[in-house]
Amino acid sequence: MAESHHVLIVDDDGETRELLARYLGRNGYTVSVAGDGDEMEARLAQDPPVDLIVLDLMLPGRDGLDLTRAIRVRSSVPIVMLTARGDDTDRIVGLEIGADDYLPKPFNPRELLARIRTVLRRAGRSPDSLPVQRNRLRFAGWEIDLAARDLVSPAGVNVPLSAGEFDLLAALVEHPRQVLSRDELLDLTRGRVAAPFDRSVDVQIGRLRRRLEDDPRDPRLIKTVRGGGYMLAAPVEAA
Amino acid sequence: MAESHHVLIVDDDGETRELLARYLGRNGYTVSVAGDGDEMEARLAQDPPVDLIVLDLMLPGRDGLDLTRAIRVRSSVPIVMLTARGDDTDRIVGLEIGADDYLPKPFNPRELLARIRTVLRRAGRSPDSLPVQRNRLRFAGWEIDLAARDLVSPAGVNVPLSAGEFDLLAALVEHPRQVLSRDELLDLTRGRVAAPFDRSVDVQIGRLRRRLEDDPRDPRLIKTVRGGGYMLAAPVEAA
DNA sequence: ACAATCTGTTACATAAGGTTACATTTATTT
DNA sequence: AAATAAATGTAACCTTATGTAACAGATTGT
Repeated sequence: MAESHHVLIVDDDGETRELLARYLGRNGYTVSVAGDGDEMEARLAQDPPVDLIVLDLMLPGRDGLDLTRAIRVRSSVPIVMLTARGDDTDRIVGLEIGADDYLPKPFNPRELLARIRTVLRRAGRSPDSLPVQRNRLRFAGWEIDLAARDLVSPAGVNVPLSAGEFDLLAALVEHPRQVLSRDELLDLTRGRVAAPFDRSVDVQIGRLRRRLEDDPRDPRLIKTVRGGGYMLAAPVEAA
Repeated sequence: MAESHHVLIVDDDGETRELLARYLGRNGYTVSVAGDGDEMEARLAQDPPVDLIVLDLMLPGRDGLDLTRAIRVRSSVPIVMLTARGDDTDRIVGLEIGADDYLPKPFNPRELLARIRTVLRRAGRSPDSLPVQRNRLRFAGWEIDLAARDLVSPAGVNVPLSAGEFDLLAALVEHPRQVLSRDELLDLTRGRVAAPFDRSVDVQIGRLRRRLEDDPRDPRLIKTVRGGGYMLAAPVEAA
């Protein structure tokens, strides 16, 4: 894989910051974070150099537009601006003063990833980092190819999974014999945090079990840890 | 990326000129500016040659239509015309006398970028279509020649694809095992951004699957990632 | 001019994923 | 041990995303 790009996230909300940092990190980027303009400036002055900035429009003190203008005085580093939905004016102003793209909130982290890739590609910084061409793992007789997104049963049959089921299984397989909380699983699979009475993970786990377990009532592969979360019980090895 | 294209911006408003110059510059173009017809003529007479002209319709002295006619007498350089919104007549006249596209003001710079890319590609000067003699790749038994634009099935038969289908497949093959959003695919294949309820990518993917997949209902090669986009599941290697 | 092809749009069917409600299980308290 | 509380399992429902047939305008070839 080519050398990873360095992305700087500037947002005053710590949770958003952490979430994006983890999400982008998982997807091959080196990530730094800053909570305001001063932290951003400090980070920009350091090594390694920043390849792209994700900048929240609404910030305490100097806002995103101010900061963009300030950056543009001395640098052409690509900027992706996060804006409140429906505020076309700000978006256009943002682009005019030098942002390279914008993304209305709330957004899907995947979408941000796509924009970042596009902007970096257009900026011609370096060729797209090559995706992992091969990433196969084996557990309890099953074989999963994380790159091709398919799953083969011990009997050798290809088992179709929905996108959500696959993501969930991938998260478990990448952390074998480790209890993952619902929050962690949501973060790993959807890049979001849990809502108050969020049961979506439980339901998806149920659906996954129906496809993987001989007897979904007595799960051997995906175990429940009461008060903790779920875990993949089998050991995982490279295939 | 190949050598950058040279774009000439002709607008009497200095601020707009600067904004566009910076924006296009950031996005990989070499930019010159002119404030009126005379400056434009002067610039066209110089080196390096201009690959595309962004021309404001409303100009003091000779207007955009006049200038377009004058340019067309001796050159077929692509022209993108900027017009006031709602003036259909002018747009149509502009296109008739030789502009390649128009953009109503006020516009989003990103949109202008997309138009420029499309027009350049159409004009056959885009880096994408530059002199690659041979560029063959292999995936899942298939062989595709991006330069000759043909595709050979695992059985050795040449499979005819329409231009759009080929472009789409080429985009997927050039980013193997990477989820590409509908937006990215549109950008890569058509150089445009998605309209609100744009389903054209989905439809083309469907058509492509009918030609490549054994069972289009259970796609192994071109996978759907819900909420994400599509991806080529097979690894790709040079042939 | 006509036919054939291509491509985007529309409309509708299907599928996925989330939310909710309630059943069931497990833990805690009395 | 029974009662209570809390966590988990899951069916049913609803919203949204995707698949695709049918259509229409545009383009290309004859």
